[in-house]
Amino acid sequence: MAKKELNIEQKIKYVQDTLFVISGKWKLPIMMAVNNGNSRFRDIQRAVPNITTRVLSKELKDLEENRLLIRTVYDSLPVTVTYTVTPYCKSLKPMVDEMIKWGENHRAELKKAKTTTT
Amino acid sequence: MAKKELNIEQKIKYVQDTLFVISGKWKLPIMMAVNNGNSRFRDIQRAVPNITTRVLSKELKDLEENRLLIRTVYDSLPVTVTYTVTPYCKSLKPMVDEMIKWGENHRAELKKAKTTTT
DNA sequence: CATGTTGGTATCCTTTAAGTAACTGGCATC
DNA sequence: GATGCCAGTTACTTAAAGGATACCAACATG
Repeated sequence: MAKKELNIEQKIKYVQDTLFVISGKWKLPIMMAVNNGNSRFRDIQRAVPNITTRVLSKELKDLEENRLLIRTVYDSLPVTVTYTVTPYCKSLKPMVDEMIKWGENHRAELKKAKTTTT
Repeated sequence: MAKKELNIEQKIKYVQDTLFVISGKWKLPIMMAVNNGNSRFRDIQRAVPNITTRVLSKELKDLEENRLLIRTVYDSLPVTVTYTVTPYCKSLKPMVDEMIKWGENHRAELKKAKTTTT
């Protein structure tokens, strides 16, 4: 089967859909932290620099609603709550990897720009 | 040479850097439209559905400052202004391609979710 | 019995993104 | 001479994101 060729309007639409889900400072960092093995609320908070409890709490709910994370409550004493990534969340990996690459390169570009005195 | 292995904090930092540059509804769509051959202000506006002149104007300035677009003024009568993407802008392509793919798949996921009655 | 940890809420506030609408000057067309 | 195109600008408003701080119950540790 041949690759579908999308036109520019469709591409823009899909990119905007993606942006709608991942945009903002925190969603991807949170998913990365959870994926990296941080499953408890306070662990995630420690893994994501500078996030406040209020924002983390809100974002976790958002991500759960979007089926990107799963929240599990264990009725141990005291109750423990864990967050894990869904397979769907893992489907973001190729994109995130590209973002890491680009961000890394971007830092280098900024340095170059400074010294080059455009 | 071996791949550098980045730790989670570094990865998060780079992703946040990238998000800082591309976040928001409009920057990527604008770059995609320009890259697709729309170089005049009104052409870009027509190619990016629902964007207003005010927002387009602001975003174009932002993108120019970040070396992602080049603005050229021709002193013809009346003056014409064109925008073109920089090579640096083109370096975003792998990431954007992944975003298109993910957005396309996401629509399908949402449909599935509706019918599956979780 | 004071302090710390856990998983959060509740309030309040500031900042940023984005939208609405009107308007500009210069030229070209009807 | 009214209308329209081009490339925007200006002023105002609203909505959303994010941040600061305090607090809660339940337990555990010193």
